[in-house]
Amino acid sequence: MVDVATDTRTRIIEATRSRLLADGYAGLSTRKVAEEAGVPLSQLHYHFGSKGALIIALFTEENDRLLERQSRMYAQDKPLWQRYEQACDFLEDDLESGYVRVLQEMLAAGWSNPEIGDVVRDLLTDWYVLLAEVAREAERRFGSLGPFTPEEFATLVANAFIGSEALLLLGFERPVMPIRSALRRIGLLIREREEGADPSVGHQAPPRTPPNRAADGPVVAG
Amino acid sequence: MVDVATDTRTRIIEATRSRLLADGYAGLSTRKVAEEAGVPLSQLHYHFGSKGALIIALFTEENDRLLERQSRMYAQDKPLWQRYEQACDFLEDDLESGYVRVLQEMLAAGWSNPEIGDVVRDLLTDWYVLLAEVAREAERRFGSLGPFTPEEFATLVANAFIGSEALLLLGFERPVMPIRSALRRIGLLIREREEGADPSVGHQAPPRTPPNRAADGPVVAG
DNA sequence: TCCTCTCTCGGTCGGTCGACCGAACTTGCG
DNA sequence: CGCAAGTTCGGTCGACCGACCGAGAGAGGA
Repeated sequence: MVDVATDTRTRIIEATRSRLLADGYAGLSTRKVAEEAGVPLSQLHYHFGSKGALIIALFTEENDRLLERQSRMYAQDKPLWQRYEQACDFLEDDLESGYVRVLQEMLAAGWSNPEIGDVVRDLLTDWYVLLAEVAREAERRFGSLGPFTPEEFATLVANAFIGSEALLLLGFERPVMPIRSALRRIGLLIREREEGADPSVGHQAPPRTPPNRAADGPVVAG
Repeated sequence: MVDVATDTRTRIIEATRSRLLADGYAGLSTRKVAEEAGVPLSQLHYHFGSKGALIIALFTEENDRLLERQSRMYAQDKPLWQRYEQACDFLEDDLESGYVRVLQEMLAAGWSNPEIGDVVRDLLTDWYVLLAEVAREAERRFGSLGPFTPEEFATLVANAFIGSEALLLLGFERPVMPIRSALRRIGLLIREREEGADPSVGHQAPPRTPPNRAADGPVVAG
């Protein structure tokens, strides 16, 4: 395997990602990918065998990057609410980078394509296992999470993120539906628990404003 | 417009729905739809003009059915927690009927197709507006929803449902990720608030069991 | 040197796609 | 009856799809 200036295989993967962001999974074409990568069409099949294997290779690569960053983040020795806020910041980054779009396209493709479904299920399972462990740690450190088991709480937050991502990709505007601020508020909930503070006081807690007047940006972190 | 035994237009719509459930939006083909409907291919374009207009007609029909049932349900004079549980029951029905799949395919298609995106955004906005009103009523009747505005709480629950649906469609198995029981627990939270009961006592509250041993079915209602 | 393995290349296969056409059929009205 | 509008029909257009082919370039070892 010779490493050319920019490896052909890498260029194909990146072009696939680019076309996926532009046209979605439904509109993905091997010819457009080849054109964008600047390589002959036949190179796609030489390096990956098939269109399906190509897209799965892309998915796996995104997967690995996600897991690596994720475990690095949660290994930090910080208050839990700060780590949660960092997760919210990551969401903003990932929306901009196209990461979220790729994941959601994978997810949707998995409904019809069992092979893709298996890959995505593995990815999301790993993510859930990590979040559930964090939730268990939280319960150990500062008590019960209401009526929820740690696993249920982790599932709920994770799925709220998944759903929020899908809606943000659809272009829901800021004032209409307070998607971002709703997710950020969970961090506030965690912080109140963690610091044993009186919820009615709130540290630098933002005012609760109705969504038609509220800015739907980050409400806690800058 | 003559009404034949089964109207051609209706048969095409139903066939479109059927093929969408089988192949997903990415794999939807007008020829397969025509074959399933038992009509010539040209009928699709005569009645709907284009593939895009056909799929949007289907989406709109599902939309109308959803809104009708939704408003009927929330108009009931029942405790809020009972109405929430009914919403959870609807989720089970809609998963089985293919409703959820159609909605989620619409959602995903909207990421790439602006016209579809507009339709889906309108649908989901109506849904959110209704839920937000319910949340405002809840806050009026039994006080603050933690750090959340009613609109944020509604958004959070709605998005948790959207995300949960996507994952359930992907085939997440019951014991691995307690998706259903996590959603059901929210009803418990509402009930405790609504009845002013001590959370630690709980009415017929199910035991909190770790997810590897818990059945992930309905945890409150049968 | 020559042989082999890896990789690149242009070209083309059979098939499917959405869209469109003109002719024929049905229905209702005068 | 004759006419017109609404509907159904088989057939076909050009474009695009994923997959595959054999030739050949280039590097590295024997």
